[in-house]
Amino acid sequence: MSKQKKTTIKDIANVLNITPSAVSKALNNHPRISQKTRDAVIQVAKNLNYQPNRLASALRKGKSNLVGVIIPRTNSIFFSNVVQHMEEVLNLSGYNVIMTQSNESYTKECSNIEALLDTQVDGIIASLANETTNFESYNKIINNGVPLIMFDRSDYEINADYIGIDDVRSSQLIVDHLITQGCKRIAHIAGFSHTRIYKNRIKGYIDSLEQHQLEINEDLILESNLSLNDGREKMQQLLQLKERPDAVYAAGDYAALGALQILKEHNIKIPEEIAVVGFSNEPFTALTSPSITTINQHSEQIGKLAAKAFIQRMDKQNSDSNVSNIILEPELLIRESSKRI
Amino acid sequence: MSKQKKTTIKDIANVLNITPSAVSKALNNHPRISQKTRDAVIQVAKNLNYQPNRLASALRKGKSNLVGVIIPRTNSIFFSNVVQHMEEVLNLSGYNVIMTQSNESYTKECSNIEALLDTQVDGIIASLANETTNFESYNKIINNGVPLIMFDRSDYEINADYIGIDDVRSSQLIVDHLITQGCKRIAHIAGFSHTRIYKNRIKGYIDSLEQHQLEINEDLILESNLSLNDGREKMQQLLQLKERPDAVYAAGDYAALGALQILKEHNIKIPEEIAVVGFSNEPFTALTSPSITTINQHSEQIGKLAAKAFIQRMDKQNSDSNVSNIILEPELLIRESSKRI
DNA sequence: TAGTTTAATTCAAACGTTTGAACAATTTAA
DNA sequence: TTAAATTGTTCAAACGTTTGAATTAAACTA
Repeated sequence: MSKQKKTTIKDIANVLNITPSAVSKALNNHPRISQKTRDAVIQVAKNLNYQPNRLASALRKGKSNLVGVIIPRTNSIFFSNVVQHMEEVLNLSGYNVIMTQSNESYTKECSNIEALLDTQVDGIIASLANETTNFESYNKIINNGVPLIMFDRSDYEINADYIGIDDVRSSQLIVDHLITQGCKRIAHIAGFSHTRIYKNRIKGYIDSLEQHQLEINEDLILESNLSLNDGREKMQQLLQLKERPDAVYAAGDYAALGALQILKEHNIKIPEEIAVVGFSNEPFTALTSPSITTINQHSEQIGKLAAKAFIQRMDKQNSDSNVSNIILEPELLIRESSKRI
Repeated sequence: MSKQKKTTIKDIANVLNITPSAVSKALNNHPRISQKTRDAVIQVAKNLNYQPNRLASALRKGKSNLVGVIIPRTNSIFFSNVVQHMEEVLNLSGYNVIMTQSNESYTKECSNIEALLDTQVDGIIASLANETTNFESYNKIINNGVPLIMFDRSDYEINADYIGIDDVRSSQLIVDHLITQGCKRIAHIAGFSHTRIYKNRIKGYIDSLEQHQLEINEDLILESNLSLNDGREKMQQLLQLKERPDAVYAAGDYAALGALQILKEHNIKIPEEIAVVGFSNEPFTALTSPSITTINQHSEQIGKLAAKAFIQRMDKQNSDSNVSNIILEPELLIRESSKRI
């Protein structure tokens, strides 16, 4: 049962007494093939259950119709949504997706890139691992002539198209909102400042404070890997300050949740005593009590736009050179954890 | 910059004045190639930054080193963990993973299978979409001679290797535990009974009740798609019964969370008045208050075992025929939502 | 009717590997 | 010294497509 060999265009050609090249052209709607043979070929192909061999086609055409995707991890609703919608758009254009995870690890990321290039993908769509500070392998992609699209996490040193939200603006939205709610001492559990998006979030945080003539207090800014546990630790730290903050803005939802847990364990009222804001709109943020105010990063749009950016690059391999940046407007989702009035 | 053509074994051959076939053999550690040429080839390959063209190799060898994975969705920690560990093992054996999501949709699943076969994957590892009740396309995979491994969700009609946990046993663990906690009227928000795993969970639930000589009450068994919202609805329904249950076992964590929310909204004490148990160990189950008792499905193990099962099938294409079933022991994680004593 | 277009197909090479058979050169056995 | 075995390499075909050029057949001009 299992060892039947696949039918090829040659088989079809034999049946119809024409050449394989005629069959190929018929199947690819070549204009110089008569309707009669075209129909016949399609009929026979169906009868013989013909499945084109994409490898052969890819080899000959120098195009695999595969696009590699590198995301830091799948267990984040943001990334998994992005991929889902990316796939949707790419499939429509005949591309399949090879999805890989870096697990936030630099070495895993490098080996993923290696593997994808090795597999002759037509392009790569990626978001940086947290660990990554060296971008050689990304520039290698570009130098290999393989289109590269970055989303969410990227860096100025990577000369590729980019799609993401405005992180500076996100922080401003958050801090403005907190100030409106009457908060005066706003702490920030920040991501690693070597990462562009987190640097921008810090910038937005500072900008907004300055704009409202509030003091910038270094003690209130803590860098974190934004995990649940680290969120807990950083919140503990903040509680030990002589002057407690009256609001905490964590650059990630898991860290925000950690902070929330600590506050609840200390019976501190949220948001009355301390307000909490997260980032990314993970599903659980709507489900905790109190529910957590957070930022919607428009994952569907980012996924779709990244896919489209890739397709565009493929269509006009010629006039590349200057990359495009698409920056989306963030959306603040105000929930119980910060609603004082 | 971008239009440099790739170096091939032919280029290497030219440099060393040997034939491409010698180069190929050198690179593949063919025993009949001298150490001298082998070293020289490797050196030149490095110098010219040679990257083997896997498409060509795949075409010639009839093996793409790609394995297709179909999961219902990535935004479930269970599935994303499974894939992560699957990838790990497969990468070690030189395989790359093409990951696709069915989004629980039957048609999407079919088109994924189509696309994967089309891409000449060497095998497929899959878990059924909730919607799927027709397994033709899966049997088509097998009939095409492509190894198929199923995990978690499968069906008796699919004649493939299977890795999953013992669902009957899981339910028994849960119900036994609830009974130990003093519960007498245990409701079950069940998955669709046309799906094997959910059928088994229902069976385990009933078995355990019978074993303890407790009445099986049809009103207490509700089929659900196990989404958060449906969990809420089914819980509402249960609360309207003349005799309320004193425990609810939902076959999925999101549904359990929905139930939890409703109970909290009605100020019903958990677990004192009604205990709650979920299934899958989604991260949020540990984070809600009260935290939710649930089942650990051993995602890492399932991922690794599925990958290994595939590799084994590839190694001995010969003596296949009889499929293997690996059933893992579930682990009950007892948390606040069911701990009465 | 010969000459020119146009349409439909075939030819042949190419994509970059791999692989068994063939060959030559060297070594070993008898 | 000759035959046989071993070693290292080349040859040539193959994997299944695609594609521009060449060929043939048919249809139209003048």
